[in-house]
Amino acid sequence: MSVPTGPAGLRRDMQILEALGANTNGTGAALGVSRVAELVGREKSQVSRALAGLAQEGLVERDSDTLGYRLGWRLFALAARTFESRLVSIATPYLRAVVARVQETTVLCVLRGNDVLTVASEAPAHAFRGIGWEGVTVPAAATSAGRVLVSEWDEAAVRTYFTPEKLAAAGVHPEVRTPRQLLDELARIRKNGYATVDEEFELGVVGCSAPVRDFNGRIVAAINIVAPKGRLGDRLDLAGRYVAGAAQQLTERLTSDQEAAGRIPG
Amino acid sequence: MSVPTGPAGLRRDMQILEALGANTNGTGAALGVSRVAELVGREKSQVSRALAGLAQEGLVERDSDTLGYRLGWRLFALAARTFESRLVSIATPYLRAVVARVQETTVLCVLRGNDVLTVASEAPAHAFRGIGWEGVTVPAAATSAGRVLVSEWDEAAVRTYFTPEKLAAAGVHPEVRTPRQLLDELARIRKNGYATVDEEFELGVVGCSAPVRDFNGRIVAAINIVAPKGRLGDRLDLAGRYVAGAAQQLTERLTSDQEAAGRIPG
DNA sequence: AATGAAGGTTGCTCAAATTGCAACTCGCTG
DNA sequence: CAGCGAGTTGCAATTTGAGCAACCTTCATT
Repeated sequence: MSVPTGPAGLRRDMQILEALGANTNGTGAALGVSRVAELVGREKSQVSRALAGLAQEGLVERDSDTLGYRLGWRLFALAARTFESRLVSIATPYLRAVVARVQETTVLCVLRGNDVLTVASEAPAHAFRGIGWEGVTVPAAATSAGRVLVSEWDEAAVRTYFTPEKLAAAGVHPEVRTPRQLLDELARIRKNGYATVDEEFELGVVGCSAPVRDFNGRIVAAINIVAPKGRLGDRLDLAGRYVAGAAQQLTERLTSDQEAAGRIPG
Repeated sequence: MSVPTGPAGLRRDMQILEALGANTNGTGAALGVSRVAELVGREKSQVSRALAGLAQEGLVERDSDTLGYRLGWRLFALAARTFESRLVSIATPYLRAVVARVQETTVLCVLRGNDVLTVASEAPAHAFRGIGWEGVTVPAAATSAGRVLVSEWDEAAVRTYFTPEKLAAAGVHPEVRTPRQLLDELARIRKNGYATVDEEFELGVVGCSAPVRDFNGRIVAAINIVAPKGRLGDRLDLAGRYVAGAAQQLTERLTSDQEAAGRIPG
């Protein structure tokens, strides 16, 4: 392997946490040692000890009845200090405003590890409120949010990351299949200030997104409306303009904050 | 040391994450290697390597301009799968209902590692919306939420944990100073279904809290109203009864969910 | 342009932690 | 009560991390 692999203990722990996260989803479910060992493909003794250590740090919690483990509160407490978390708390009112106006599910996305991570979502009144958060979705190219997030990458970066094979594999619709087409689409997004997507990621689903920027003007997130084609299809550009406005407002809020932070002495 | 200390690498990593979290608060701030090394009291070479590993896993992120580190998106993604996170997303509407009615800041707390962790907060309209989340506060005895959360511990556990010294140290007001007094107060809480506290944790601040339970009937969280004495002082018991109602509703919502989850086969 | 300090990374050796296996403990079940 | 699944623990070989010193960069100063 030429890829640097990092500390072994940490990797093991992350695999374990990831396995717990993927199979536990905040519900009552909990995984036993053997189960986890299977999932990560390691000795159960090793996993037993690793989990004991993680539990001591509060990264996982053990149900004393079941002996099962789940993710722990420490993660929650640490996550509250991430940039993403700050973004969520600031952005929520803006997302709600969009929902109030458009009456469709609105989410906030960021680009992490070249995938699109949903960090917050607001749904109109009666929609089932699940764990709105998170979920690493398709590799950027197939959603309007993803395209917005890469819309200011330079051409070389786009071509490097979005190989023709990747593009062909990602979408279900033929509109954007080559790097050239993608680059043209990105140019259009830059020009319009928002992106729309019609049935590309998923049949029957349309969406539009607009960029949120930090005080450097860099795109740090995208606000994204997702809706059934039947409901939003014919006013998609209208929604696009609206979402661009909301994203602009959020950008202003965000940058005024960061300027303020910059002014603090020491 | 007789206390088991756990894996060394993990402890180091947690210290680093904790240091970053405490000094970075989701803002643009970022800490350099030397700074972190100072904060955790370790060799900078060690910290440099540890941070590199953490960065590779996405637990921290590096600002390529500053070379500074901050907490990373991976934490956010993992945290979304914790019980606490699920609690937040379910509880938020109930908290908002309380805010709408009482017009005071309302928070949701859980007991973790014998401290009270705030997992969600909602403030009335114009209050400054900071990072409402988290923050390990006083050791349980000094707030109404803390007392609610331990209100069904058995006497032995209470006496073991709340030594007279701890009690004397925690509060600023003389009402509850001995284990006996605390136990009486806990009995009162059980009887009333809510707790009130008048200027004990902080002068000029009053509060009331009520327990939220899981499907086993165990107390898993507390809804807590905190307000200036001048504004809420004379209707504290009224607010207490109201918050107890809200907590009850949340409990019902929570347990109906968990029953549903229990029914899922496999 | 030279100097030097601050901040960060890398190489290297020795001490310390982890691995993997096997043995062992529980709690159940037929 | 034998056998099984699940989890924990002891131990020797091996891998990993700690600490130190050297080394790069960058940036401010003279």
